[in-house]
Amino acid sequence: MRATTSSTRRRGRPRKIAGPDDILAAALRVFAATGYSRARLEDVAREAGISKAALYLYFDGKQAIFEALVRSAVVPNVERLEALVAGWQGNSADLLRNLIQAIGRLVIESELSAFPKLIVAEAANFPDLAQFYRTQVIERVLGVLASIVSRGVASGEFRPADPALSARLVIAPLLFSTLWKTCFVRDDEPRFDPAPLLSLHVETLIRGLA
Amino acid sequence: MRATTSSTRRRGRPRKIAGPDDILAAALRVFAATGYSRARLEDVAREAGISKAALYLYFDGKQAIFEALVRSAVVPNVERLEALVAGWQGNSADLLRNLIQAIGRLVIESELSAFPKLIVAEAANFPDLAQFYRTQVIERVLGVLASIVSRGVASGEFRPADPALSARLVIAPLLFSTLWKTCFVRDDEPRFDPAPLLSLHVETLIRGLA
Amino acid sequence: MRATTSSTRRRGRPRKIAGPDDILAAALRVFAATGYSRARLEDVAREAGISKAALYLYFDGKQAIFEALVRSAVVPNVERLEALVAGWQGNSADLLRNLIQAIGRLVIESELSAFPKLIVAEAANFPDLAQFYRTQVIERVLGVLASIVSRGVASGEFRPADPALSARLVIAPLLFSTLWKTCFVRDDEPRFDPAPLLSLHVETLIRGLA
Amino acid sequence: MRATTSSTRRRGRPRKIAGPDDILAAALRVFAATGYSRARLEDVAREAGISKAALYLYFDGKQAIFEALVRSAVVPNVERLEALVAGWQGNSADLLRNLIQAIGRLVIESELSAFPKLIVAEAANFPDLAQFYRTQVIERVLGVLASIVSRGVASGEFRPADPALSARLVIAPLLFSTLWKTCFVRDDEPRFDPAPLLSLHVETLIRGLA
DNA sequence: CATGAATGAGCCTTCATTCAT
DNA sequence: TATGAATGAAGGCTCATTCAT
Repeated sequence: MRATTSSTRRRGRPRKIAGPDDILAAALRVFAATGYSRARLEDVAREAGISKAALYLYFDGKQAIFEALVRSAVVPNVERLEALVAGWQGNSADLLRNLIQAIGRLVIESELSAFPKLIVAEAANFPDLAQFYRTQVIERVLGVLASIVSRGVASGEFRPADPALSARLVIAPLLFSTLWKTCFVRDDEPRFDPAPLLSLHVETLIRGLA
Repeated sequence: MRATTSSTRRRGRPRKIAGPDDILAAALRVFAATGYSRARLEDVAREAGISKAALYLYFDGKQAIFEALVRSAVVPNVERLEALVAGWQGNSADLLRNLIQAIGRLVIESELSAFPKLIVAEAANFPDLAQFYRTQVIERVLGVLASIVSRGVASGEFRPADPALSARLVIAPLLFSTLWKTCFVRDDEPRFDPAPLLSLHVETLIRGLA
Repeated sequence: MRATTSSTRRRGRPRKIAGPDDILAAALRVFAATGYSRARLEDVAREAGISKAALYLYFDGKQAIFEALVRSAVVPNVERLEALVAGWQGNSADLLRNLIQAIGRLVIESELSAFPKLIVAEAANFPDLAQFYRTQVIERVLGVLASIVSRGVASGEFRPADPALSARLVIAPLLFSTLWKTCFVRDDEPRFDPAPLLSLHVETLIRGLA
Repeated sequence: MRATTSSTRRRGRPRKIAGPDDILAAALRVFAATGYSRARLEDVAREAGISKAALYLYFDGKQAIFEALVRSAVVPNVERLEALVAGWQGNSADLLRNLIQAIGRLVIESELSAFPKLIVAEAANFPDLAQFYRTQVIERVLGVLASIVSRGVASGEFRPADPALSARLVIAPLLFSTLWKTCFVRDDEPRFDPAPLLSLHVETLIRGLA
């Protein structure tokens, strides 16, 4: 891999020409639209406003672009979630409510909603990437959630329950929602609103854990 | 589409040559391994023990094979679930326990576990198929689950809750488990066992709904 | 080549099953419709009411069918033309008029109108067949026509002119007409009527030769 | 269709690499040799000195190459004929003599002699192209010829005769000659010389029309 | 005689990747 | 740094031909 996301060469001037970040942004759009295999580098290039060959100035190829995309776009958000939890003062149930909303905004409503679909689709073809995503994204998020459950159990808010497993119960409906939105909602349908489902989820879960 | 799954011409003799069913079985294996796009028809043919050209005796092409696979392999199991619910005598909580176990066996432990990944991966490329899967599989399963919730609410077992949304909460951890198993579990890891998660899920859910 | 046109096995019973003649008739229709290369043996078989494999009971393959078709369908008509001329009693101009009409009926209005197009299209791929057609069809017809011109010159009806070349002038408009009909007349146009052109042709020609 | 024949980007330097024009020239040779269906794009590419894939930089596929070939190579010559007639000063008979010679050079002796065979062969498979050829080539040439006949009739050189039909009589021997040359003349024969036939044709025709 | 089933060879087309400029 | 041009490799699909029954 030749490039990191942090573009190395801005000199204060307003950027005109496309750098690695623009390429990754373009790649996200194109990959999200058709999946990795059917995505054509030509489209990524056009979307980024550069030539196909120029992609190779920044990345080693299609696969490298995909990997860089995943590595760069997701981890910062995980860190943000970890920070949110680390700084939390209130009770565990409220934290859980907050976190589920936060993850929901990220994974269902933002541009990042394309990732779960993409990762799932290409996991078999990119084992390394899948493991990266598992350890750096999924397991870290699960870890955060498990810590909340642990805290709630310790404080007596929740009944004793395996925190690792409970964490999985927390994110499952979020995964469901994002895949539902990115795979099954037709264009002619009213915009998918995950809020009611997430509300019911968090309340049922808190009640179930209580 | 040229072929239905039920081959019409067996005469009691043990079939040696590969028919549509064998092709679909082979296709399931190959598609599950690499995804639709990277799957090569040549591999499907070899796996089925026939020539590439012979595939075209039964199906109109790669896409048709994929569609036939989805259409033929999943719906019967949906019907089995519907039948299970229709004939149920006991209380709703037990039915829910049973159903979750049944779906788990199907979608996590059987060969069918490849489908969620495949469908998710190819939804954008096969909108019709995605809609077929949504209406004929997902929504029917959700409908079954919603009816159970409704029944439980009516009988006083469960507190009032939107059945349609609740149904989504029921399957979400099942979806999570399948995708976890098919995408992220490494070969060198101990065999993935969904049972603990599903146990916790069903008990927490029932408690949350109570 | 394994079969001749004359079917060998009729025993007086009304024929039900398709023999070589039926195959050639079917082949003529199919070849005429799409040309040799795009014609599929499967269509020939269906058109003949037999299986694809059965074609090989009578012919050695696609090429052989095409060759048999050409060899069988055209030569008899050449012989008929030769007979017409051999038995002619009247003057040369009338004979020419008659012959042009006769050839016109054959080559423009009958099923045989497909041949010129087919032969022209495939001449490069079937050099032997092209030579066969040249010597057994074209040159024999040219010979007949040349003999008429010779006779007319000898009798003083026509001015001295190279009979071989003149013969080519005689058939050229017939070739034009058949190709026009089989290649350029659209289906939505009124049926192509070659009569006016042929009338003008023969009168102009006779006047030109006089 | 993606390319026009007139390449837009020469900068005075001697062109080394093959452009659309070279491809069409190569395609003409290959198609002329084996006909459209049997022609392999690989041969066209090799003949043009480029790779198979490079063909797709300029054309959308085999069919597009064929269509571009027909559209680009023939029409300009039709326009040249029309100009010849428009500027003619002498009598109609001489014009006719000149025009037949000109068409003969084009259609029998130049590289274009392959077109009639090709068009005839593929008319059924390319109805649009056949109609294009009919309206843009054949009918325009026939129109030119008909105008000459009309002029001759008006001036009293020719007896009254349907100009449209007469025009067909004019080109018929030219068509015959081309097809004879491209389909039936063997390589081991002396070079086909159309001159005697065309001489006889034009003199006989003029005499017949007089 | 007849066929359903099967196949091998061939070709068009796509696209990630390279390279001279 | 940037690109237009070019390509090699790969895969889906077709169809004439064969063969066991």
